[in-house]
Amino acid sequence: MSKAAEQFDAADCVCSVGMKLTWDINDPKLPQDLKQFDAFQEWTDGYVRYIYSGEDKNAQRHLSGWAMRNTNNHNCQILKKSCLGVVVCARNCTLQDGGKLQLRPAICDKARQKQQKKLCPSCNSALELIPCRGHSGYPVTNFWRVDGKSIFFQAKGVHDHPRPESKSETEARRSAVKRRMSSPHFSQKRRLVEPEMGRYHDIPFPNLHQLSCMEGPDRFNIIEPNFPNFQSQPYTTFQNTEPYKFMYESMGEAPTTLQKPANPRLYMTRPHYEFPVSGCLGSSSYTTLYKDPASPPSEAESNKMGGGLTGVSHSPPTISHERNYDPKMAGWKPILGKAPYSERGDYGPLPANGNHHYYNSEYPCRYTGPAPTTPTALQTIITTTTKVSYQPCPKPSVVKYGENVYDVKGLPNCSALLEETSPTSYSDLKIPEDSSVIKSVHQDALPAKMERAENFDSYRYGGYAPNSYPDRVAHPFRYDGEY
DNA sequence: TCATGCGGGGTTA
DNA sequence: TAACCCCGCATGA
Repeated sequence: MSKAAEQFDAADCVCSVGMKLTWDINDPKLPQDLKQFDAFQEWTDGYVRYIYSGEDKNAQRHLSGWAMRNTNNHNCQILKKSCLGVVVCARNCTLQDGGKLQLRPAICDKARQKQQKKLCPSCNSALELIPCRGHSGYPVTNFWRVDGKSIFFQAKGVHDHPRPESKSETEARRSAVKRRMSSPHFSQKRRLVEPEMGRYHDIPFPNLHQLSCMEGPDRFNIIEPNFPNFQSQPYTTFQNTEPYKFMYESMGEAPTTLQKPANPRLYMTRPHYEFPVSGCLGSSSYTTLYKDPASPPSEAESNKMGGGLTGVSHSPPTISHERNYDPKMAGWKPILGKAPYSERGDYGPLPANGNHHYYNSEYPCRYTGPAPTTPTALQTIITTTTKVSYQPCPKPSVVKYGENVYDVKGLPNCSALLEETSPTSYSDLKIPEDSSVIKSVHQDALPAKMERAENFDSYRYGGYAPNSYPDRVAHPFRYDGEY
């Protein structure tokens, strides 16, 4: 096997162990005695399956970057979790660094309700929970099952919202806040600024540091400055910590690098969804919604977006549940006139016909991430385009490895991998014929999600040349990687 | 205080 | 009946 092929094999996002094999979390018999396991995936998305080692701590804890809460499926064997979505600024304001507030929803219901009463650290408006409806109008679900020495993971649905903070980020932030709160330095500052607290609302453009220092513990608790998880900086939340450094420093916390690069994200000129070519592209192959880095928001746009640190208005915080933001503003556009939601229970499952609150015909997804404004955003561009089709998985034209995409002609395809790694002890295991992997993906994905493509000629995979939207459409398969 | 897992129970197709 | 979801409770960090 060539070096390239070895790397290809090693890439868990290309042909994960879980996706090489055909199994379902509900199968009475799952693959056994696996010699190879998937590396833990923090940011799974799409209809994917992984098989982790039973000794994998993250898998044991059923961790996920997404905020997943336990959902009862009345099956003790299988742990089911559903995605809570993401907490954002109700005004969709832009943070100082151009990012958006994307907090991790608290898992605990009560904590989440409290969380939603807090205010945006940037513009002081309310926070809003965007529920996940990536699975037929229901939250994306993750299934965990321990079987033998393996931990089986299966995800259903494609997250239709930005990533929240990862758990580690949230924990780090909380501990940083605690440290900050208990530090003598903070107490001293607090004493100094407390007499000024009454003037808070007169401060034209409070930044996080000011808020943190001026508002005391309670306020701190309310604000909990977010470490933005920029869609514009996919999968590198902390790769470039400089923009957020002040936040950490204001809390006595050095920038962390807690979030390991998980899934590469792809830039889009227009937000749209991709389905993972499971087994071939794996969970890393989807994208949420990224605007083209080449088209950052104009000054006017930034201001229109609700201010943020550079343009906070003094009008009282307003929560518009009827908002109908212009998509061009990287905003939100509910299709239905109905208030989008407030919390789980305020909305019912959406019909699968795509009347998603945040969908519209032009933007298949309800969330349009902020246009990247930092140069670093350009560093994580992935130049791939893979068109979704029912082509067999074993012979993908393009696979993604890391942040690059490779034409795998000449490389071992999934079939070869299967042949090499198929367990013998799992007699019931079905080896994909015409890519059961893909089949399984679409069996799951299509019924509910076809509507997303209604006005978006097709689901496309992969990234593109960052500055060339026509390219992205015209060349769905392209070799853009380089060894 | 909150994350996590379990389990009862309601709703819908 | 199955497959969803919501909710409350217990537990542990």
